[in-house]
Formats: sequence, structure tokens, C-alpha cells
Amino acid sequence: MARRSDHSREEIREMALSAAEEIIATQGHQALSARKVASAIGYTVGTLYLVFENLDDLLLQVNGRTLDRLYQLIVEDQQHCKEPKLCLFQLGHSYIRFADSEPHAWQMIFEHQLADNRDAPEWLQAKVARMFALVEEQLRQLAPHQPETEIVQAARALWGGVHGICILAITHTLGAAGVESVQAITLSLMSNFIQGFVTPTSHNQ
Amino acid sequence: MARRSDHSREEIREMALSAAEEIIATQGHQALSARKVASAIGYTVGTLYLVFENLDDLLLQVNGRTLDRLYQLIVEDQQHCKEPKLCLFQLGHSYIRFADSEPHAWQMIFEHQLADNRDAPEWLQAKVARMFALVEEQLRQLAPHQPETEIVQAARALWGGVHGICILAITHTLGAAGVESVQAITLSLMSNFIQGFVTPTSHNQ
DNA sequence: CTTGATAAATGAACAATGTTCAGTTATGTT
DNA sequence: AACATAACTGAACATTGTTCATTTATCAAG
Repeated sequence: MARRSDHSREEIREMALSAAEEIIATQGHQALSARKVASAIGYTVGTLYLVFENLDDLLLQVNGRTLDRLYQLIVEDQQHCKEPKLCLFQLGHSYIRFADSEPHAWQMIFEHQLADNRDAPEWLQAKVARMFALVEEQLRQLAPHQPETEIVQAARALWGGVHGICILAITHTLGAAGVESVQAITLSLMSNFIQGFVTPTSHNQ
Repeated sequence: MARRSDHSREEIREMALSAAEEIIATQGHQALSARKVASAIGYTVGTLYLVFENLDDLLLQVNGRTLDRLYQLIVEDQQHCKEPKLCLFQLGHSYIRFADSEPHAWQMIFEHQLADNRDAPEWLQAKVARMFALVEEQLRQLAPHQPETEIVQAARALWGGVHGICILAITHTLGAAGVESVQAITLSLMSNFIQGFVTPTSHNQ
């Protein structure tokens, strides 16, 4: 196999993804373009299309890596908690901390729309489901008497809730300034929800 | 004043916004372009720029109208409830129903990023704050003993939560199919949260 | 009715976008 | 040394937002 540069396909792929992440982190994903990524790694547009199907594909890979970093951070933080309740609080805290530290990358996960309104590929959805599972795990310990369907539903509710606060905070729709107040709002949501969840007859009427 | 067509500036403005809403509703805001809007109303691009500052401006106006429709729907639905708790449930229900009926327009409110990461204009932010006020009103009735700061925080938590579930549902991240299950998840969030909110010592630890 | 003024509307032009692909260039093999 | 082929290029195309000199229709004045 003849090649012109010292970079393998895989290396170019890695370089391109890193360059894209850099652009997204500093300027947002609106500012990203194929030519920018290409020139950032010392190649031309055409080369990008040898490695990625198209820009959508590249952005999908970036999203995958973002979800991996997020998951890794969350799992690490989970090591330092014992009680389910505190672990849930920690989950929310980690999530917000990540969203605050990498707002553009985090936002892109949910804003990036695929052409034809197609759903995200399975491997990406799996990375999301993995995080829901962490919530379910804690909820299960917290209320062992609850049926599995309730656990699943509660996890979606709680995690969707934390996510929503994050979104509104980052888009400055909440009117709350600073990460601390966002953490406080999230804590309010979680503690009240959990309080209700462990109390009998919570979800009836 | 001489004019060529029978349409005033205001009429053209209205026609353009309607055309844009139609495109957004059917194809999403990614599919919208200045030329499409222009040709849809029988004018050319240049004319659009006599009426709107730029495309961002046009989209901002569309967002304003969407928020107006949403608010109107919610307020109407609020007429038919008595108890604060049921009114809150109704709020969530109305919100989801709207997001489900006009997903593209609704999504655009939160996805449309302005250039330079500028914040949304005040008149737009006010339309959002107006809805938070509805939530606060019910929470205040529900727990009159709570200090105002707690009410404000709880409203943000609760509404952010409902919003997040909506987002995840529409982007198919929740894994929940159908509006009904989304309503169920939201009800789970709200009822548990409210239960916790009215119970003493809910937000401590 | 003609003429001039002016508002209204056009559409060519520009830079930048994603994407393609015929062509060029470097490398390993014979 | 010559060939084959993988690697890479960059010109080309359609489409995007945006501008603005030019054209066109209308009204008012003479």
C-alpha cells in the first residue's frame, strides 16, 4: 500500500475529530466547516471525505466521543458515594458540571439533527441508554418495592428533568446566573422528586 | 408614497412569517432558506431584507409567535382547573401537547442560536418568563408557607424538568414511544416533585 | 397628458457552505 | 527503470445569507 503522508486513515480520523472538537469547544458547532477541519490538520477537503461519509458522520463521531467523556466522568464520580440518594445527587451534579465545562459539545449532542429527520444510530443511542441505566440502578436501590416499569419511568422523568434544567440554563432561558444556582435548582428538583418517590401513594393522582 | 404591489410592509411581513412557519412545520427549520420564503410569497430575496434585518431576525419573530401560541393554549387550558395541583398537571399536559403538535416550531425556540452567542432579545425572554410565572402562581397557592425564593427555584426546577422530558422525547432520546407515555413520564415527575414539595423537610439533604 | 420624483422591488454578484471526482503525485513492487 | 495503485488534491457545482446598483411602477405637479 502506497501512501503519501505518514498518517494512516485512523490517524487522520483521530486528527480530524480532535480538530473538530477544538473548533466546537471554542466557537460552537455552527462555526465548524469541512474546510476548517481539513486545513486545521494540514489536509484538504477531499481527504476528509475519504475518511468520513460526510460532515454529519463526523459530527456523529464527535457526539459519540463527547458521550464517552461524559459517561467516564460520571462513573468516576460515582465511586465516591454510598447512599443511593447521595449517588443520585452526585449524578446530577456531575452531569451539570460536564455541561458547564463543555457547553458546545454537550449541546451538540441534542441539537445536531440528521438529514431526513432520521434517528440517531443505535451505537449512539446505546451510549445514552447507558446513562439512564445508572439512574435506574440507584432508584432501584432506593425503592426496591417499586415495580421495574416504575423504576424505568422514574429514571426517565428524573434524568429528563435534570437535562431540561441544564438546557434552559445553558441557553440562558432560566434566568439563573452561575453554575451554583443551576446546581441548586437541580438539587431542588431531585430532592423533591426523590422525596415523593419514596413516599407511598406518590404517583396516584 | 408609491408602491408596486398591493401589499404593505406589514402585509409582506405577515406573509413571510406565515410562509416561514409553514416551511418549518413541514420540513423543519434546517430546510428554511431566504429564497424559499421569498418565492413562497411571490417576492424575491431582496424584498425580505427590506422587511427583516436578516434571517436571524425573521426566525426570532417566528419564535415569538410560537411562544404566543403556546402561551395562549396554556392559558386557555388553565381555565378548566381548580386545584393548584391539577392546574400544574394541566400545565405540563398542555406544554407537551403543544410540543407534540408543533415539534419543529417548538424545538426551534431553544435550538436557534444567535450569532456571536448573543442572548435572546428581552421581548423574547419576557415571553418565556411569562410562562414561568404561571407555574410560580400555582406553586405559591400549593405551598403558601414557602418563601418566595423557594417558589421561584421550584418553578424553574419543575418547568425545566417538564421541558427536558419534552426535549428528550422529541429527539427520540427517551426511548419512549408515543405522546401518552411522555405524558405519563411527565406526570411521574410532577406528582413526585409536588409530593416532595409540599412535604416538610423536602429540600434538606 | 407629460414629466419628474421617489418608493418598491429586483436580481446579479460575492463569499462561504457541503459534496464530488477527474486528475495529479508519491510510494511499493516487479 | 517502469509500472501499478493508493493517497491526495483542488477545481467545479449547487446552494446558502447578504448587499446594493439598477430597474420599475406609482403618485404629484405642471
